[in-house]
Amino acid sequence: MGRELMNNISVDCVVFGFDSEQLKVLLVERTMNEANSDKILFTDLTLTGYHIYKDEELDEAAARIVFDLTGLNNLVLEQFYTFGALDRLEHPNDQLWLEQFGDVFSKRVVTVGYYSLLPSTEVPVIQKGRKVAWYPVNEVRNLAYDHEQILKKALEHLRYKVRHEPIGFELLPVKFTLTQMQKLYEAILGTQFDKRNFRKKVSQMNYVVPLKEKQIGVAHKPAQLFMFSRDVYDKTHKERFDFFI
Amino acid sequence: MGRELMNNISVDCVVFGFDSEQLKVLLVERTMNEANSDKILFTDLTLTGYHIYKDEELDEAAARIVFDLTGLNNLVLEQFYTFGALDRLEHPNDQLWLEQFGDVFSKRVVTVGYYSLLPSTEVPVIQKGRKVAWYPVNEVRNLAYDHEQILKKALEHLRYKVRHEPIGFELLPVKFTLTQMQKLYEAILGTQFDKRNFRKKVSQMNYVVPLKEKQIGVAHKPAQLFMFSRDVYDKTHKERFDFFI
DNA sequence: CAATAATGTGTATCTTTAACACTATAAAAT
DNA sequence: ATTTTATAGTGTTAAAGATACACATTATTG
Repeated sequence: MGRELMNNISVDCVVFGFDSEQLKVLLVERTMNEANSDKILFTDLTLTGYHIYKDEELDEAAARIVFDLTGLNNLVLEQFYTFGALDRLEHPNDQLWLEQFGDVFSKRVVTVGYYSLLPSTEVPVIQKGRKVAWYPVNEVRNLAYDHEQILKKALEHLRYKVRHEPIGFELLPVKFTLTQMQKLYEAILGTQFDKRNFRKKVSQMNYVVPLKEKQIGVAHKPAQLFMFSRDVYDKTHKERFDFFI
Repeated sequence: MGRELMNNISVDCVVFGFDSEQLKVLLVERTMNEANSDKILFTDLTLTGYHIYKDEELDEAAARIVFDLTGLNNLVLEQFYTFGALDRLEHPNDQLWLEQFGDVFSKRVVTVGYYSLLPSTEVPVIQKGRKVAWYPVNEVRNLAYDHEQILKKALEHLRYKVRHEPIGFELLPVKFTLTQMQKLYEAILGTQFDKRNFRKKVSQMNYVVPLKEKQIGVAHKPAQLFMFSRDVYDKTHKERFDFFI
């Protein structure tokens, strides 16, 4: 077959995860060796992205990229911004890296940014020989290309979105406790909530449904488990607007 | 010189305006004649857009496109979404139209959507032989390509944005009345506000400053004029978040 | 069986929102 | 000059929502 790539359009994906404490992002280590040697010229981190195929929808490309990285399908994927600055690939390290590929890619690449949300624990940490790992979003530094800017914009968009749509649940296990949910929103929004007031609010969200199950194996009073019902949400929110806090 | 175009990346601009009553969008008439004849094959409406140059930033391209249409500079320009569906140029009319340009443009064009806000009255209605006119956003039909989808997404984004940032003032004259301001927000958000409650809220916005001027030449009690102060806004909103209603 | 560690719950105060109707003023018409 | 017209401008009360705050409960572990 041999699908044809577009040499000047790519999709970059910011993969967010949550580990019960912190909001994290999945990054790939990039190591540049000297030609025909083991000597490492530099090592840094990148988001994952790839050029799109000529016969591929943007959303498809994003799904493919996240699948290649995580092996997961059917994740939430949200396009948030497109980056095309003339100098976005011009850092010396990036130039050096891109030289490897010769003329396959254009010097001017416009990249469409997507983010994706997954419960971090479900994801293996190495894929296809690449070194992939979770990093707390607040501690990320030295990303390749313009990926810091892309990450920043993705975060802004996520913060925005999470207040208006029940998208946060994608970052939680199917069954979660209210403490986990509170910590998640605190991590994303960078705030603190009062436990009683938080629960009062959640108890009004009839799409956050209590299960007849409790946590097991925890060294303290086990919490009740809840799940998000998209069904209930869709039915009760036909006309409504705001979601949260 | 001869700047080189990218044949597969374009920018499309949704130009919004407000005429004291309705939210409007600037559209360009597209008339397709039969080859070497006056017979009109079809007439429809488009947003304005153009391919980007290889040495041109996306924001620059958007500014250029709006300038070509309106002769205005320094407008608010906001990127809101990127459209790259495989079938976005495949309607028969669009195919017919694009044939004129031969192979200049790729069959697969990804377009970055921007919108721009201007007080409609400042804008001339014909530019460079093109027939350009304002249409109420709610009554727009039969746009070329995927431009209806693009307009819809722009509107959504504008509605979102206008609630959180003082961007609505870009659609008002520099000096405006509170009634104009209220009508503007009603038009964008598709709601109605109570006059007294609206004014109560605005009076808490210290960046909406009363002038020592009134309307003149109106056949009724003249209203006080106000203006938006970006200065005051920036100073008082260093840490704050929400803007409106 | 005591210590630990987190869960789960109610009330009072303050703030914000929502609903509602009449007087004031300039220009235009008589 | 007087009346008509059209829009500006203004305050109060009731309801809803947000905030602040402390202690008893319950599995597990040692």
